Amino acid sequence: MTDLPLRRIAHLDMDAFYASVELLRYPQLKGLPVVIGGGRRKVDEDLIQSDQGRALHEIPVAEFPVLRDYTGRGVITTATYAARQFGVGSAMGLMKAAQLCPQAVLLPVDFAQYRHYSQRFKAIITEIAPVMENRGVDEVYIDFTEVPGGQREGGRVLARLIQKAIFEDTGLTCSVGVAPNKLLAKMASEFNKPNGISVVMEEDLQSAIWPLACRKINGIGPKADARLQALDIHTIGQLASAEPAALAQHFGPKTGAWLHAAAHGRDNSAVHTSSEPVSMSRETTFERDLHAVHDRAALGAIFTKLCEQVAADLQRKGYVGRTIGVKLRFTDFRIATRDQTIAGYTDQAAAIRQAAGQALKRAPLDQRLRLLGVRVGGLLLKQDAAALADAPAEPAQHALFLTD
DNA sequence: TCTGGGGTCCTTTTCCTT
DNA sequence: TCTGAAGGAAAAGGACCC
Repeated sequence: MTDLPLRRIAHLDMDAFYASVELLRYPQLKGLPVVIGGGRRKVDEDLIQSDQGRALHEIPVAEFPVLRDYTGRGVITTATYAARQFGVGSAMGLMKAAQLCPQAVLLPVDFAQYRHYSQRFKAIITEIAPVMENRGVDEVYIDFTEVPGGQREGGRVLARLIQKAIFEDTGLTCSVGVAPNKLLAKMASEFNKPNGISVVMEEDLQSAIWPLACRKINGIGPKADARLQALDIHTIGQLASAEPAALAQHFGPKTGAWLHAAAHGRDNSAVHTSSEPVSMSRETTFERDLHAVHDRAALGAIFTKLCEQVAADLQRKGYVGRTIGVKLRFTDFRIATRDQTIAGYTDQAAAIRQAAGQALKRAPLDQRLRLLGVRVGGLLLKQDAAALADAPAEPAQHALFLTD
């Protein structure tokens, strides 16, 4: 016998996070079809208008903006269950959703609110279990292994404690999966939604995981799934029994090996408690498609604004970067990107605009555009970049001499 | 009638240098 | 001067995720 603790990793996923946060603010919308999306539209102002002198929960349902009155581009970010019954759902165009459910309440995406609740529930978790990895606004991985009580009932007791603490503080529910690693924990958290817990042990692999569709593996998207289907591989069990050599043949050595390991429930990646950003970007879809020549002025203004926004983001967060890129989406939805690496690190709008302009010159501009984006990569914390600049120069001049 | 925005990571291609 | 191999960095594209 050994008294080494079993590796116990939890994946925690907030239930219908955006919609649940909105219903905390607007409980009068409970049970009604509500969609969230549409971007920076007038809906914000409409709601703020009707706020005057009243608490949010006192706004009559009749005063909320509805899909029927919406015009313009945009997609649904999320929809309540009541709205889904009309056939509307995530990623659907708002104009199409308006046909299916014109009476649905349309709320703007309010990231500031979601971030606020995100920070709250994550703070509660780290008080209980400090080793936590961020996986976006509504998901985390938590390492239970060394937490007192983290082994009891395979992690179920600690998961229940965390669920309870989050609900008592925020009124929000979540689903938790606990397993030997992140890969399995992520799948487990989907087993028992909403407000559920499921515990997967190593020996449950064949019974709990192998019957699932390959698509349930985090990292197998629609493309990889289609290729697996073409090989007559539909379930994780079938993937597990596929020849590793054949997988490597079809998907390349790295992806092939990963697929094989994943199907066998193997994943030894760590729970990372911190991470540095690699790039920051801003992009926007236009109200109508624009042409580089015909709409030059409008496009130029948008381009400059995007550069200023990225620069502001960099400065606010204290980063500089040196790989500047542009992204174009054409009318037919094809995407082109062009990068330009500059000599020094920057967080200045003018320098970004200059380099992005160089990159843009190399892009095909004969077709109308529906989206333009600006990205800064190769990021470094500003203080680290400054230290780099202060350091004695690399022996680059010597190298230059020698090769002369 | 449509199809957002902000990321990460990986693979392939291209270019430059030795 | 040409040619090819090899390797690295940058560029481009694509898949995936929330």
